[in-house]
Amino acid sequence: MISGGEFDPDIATWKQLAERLRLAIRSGELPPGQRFPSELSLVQQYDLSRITVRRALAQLRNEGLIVVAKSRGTFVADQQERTTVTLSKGDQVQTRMPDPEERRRYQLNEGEPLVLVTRADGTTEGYGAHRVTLVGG
Amino acid sequence: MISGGEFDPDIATWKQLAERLRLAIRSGELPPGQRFPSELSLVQQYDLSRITVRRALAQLRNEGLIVVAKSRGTFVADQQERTTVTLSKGDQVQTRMPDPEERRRYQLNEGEPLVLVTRADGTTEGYGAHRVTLVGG
DNA sequence: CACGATTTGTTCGTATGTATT
DNA sequence: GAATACATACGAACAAATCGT
Repeated sequence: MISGGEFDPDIATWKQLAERLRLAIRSGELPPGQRFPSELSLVQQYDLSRITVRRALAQLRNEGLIVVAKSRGTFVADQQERTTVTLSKGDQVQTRMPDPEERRRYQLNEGEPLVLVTRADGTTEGYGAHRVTLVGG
Repeated sequence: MISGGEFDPDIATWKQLAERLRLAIRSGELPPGQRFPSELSLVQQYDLSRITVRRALAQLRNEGLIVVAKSRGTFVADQQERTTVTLSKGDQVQTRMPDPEERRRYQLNEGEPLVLVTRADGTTEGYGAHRVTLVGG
């Protein structure tokens, strides 16, 4: 049920909704892997437009807190599965949102930032930001 | 004038528009610092709704290619100087879009991914993804 | 297998607010 | 004050993919 209450008219509604849902996830009220409320149910529960709801969900998706699957639904992200990438001397990393070609090449989720590793030997590797942890070494 | 032509109905229009604008920036047709076409002018030029135009601009902003200044306009991003951060043994890095509090704390631009560095001693540092390069060492 | 219900993706229109020029 | 420009938010519609019956 996530909890209700009115929205502060001085703050964008989608930001407030995102914050409530974010807290519900972090508190464990919505456990990883669990089905997330559908857009329609959130629209009805909070009496908001779908635009506003989708804006909030897009934010949580970008934060890696939820995973959205077209026609299947939305789910709380499983934070456990991260690849560890070791950064050695001479390696460089830059991060940004990918363009469509990079999204295909590195199989990134919608809204997922790209982590681009350029090794000392000139080769490059790309990772989805929500699936990788960089470590020095 | 960026160049025109029709849109492929099989691909989301906002993605195609983003791609055209992206190429215009990368080719140098729209130099860094230069005023970017306003939302309205893009709406008129391509005969699209404002929603579609805004979706494309949001994508470019997330990629760090443009900077949107509220009520002032949109501009091609400057090649910003990147801070070099060295990652030593025991340091860890995770990247994602920030929540609002992280955006304030680390002074991130709208749509800019967060690079969170956790040092071996437990301290943390945050950087805007468009302004930092990580290096191993 | 077929069909309808569900759910997310995209797109249009319209309106109001706020900040800058 | 007027014009410009971005932010937010409402409604509506259709497409596409999935799922249960």
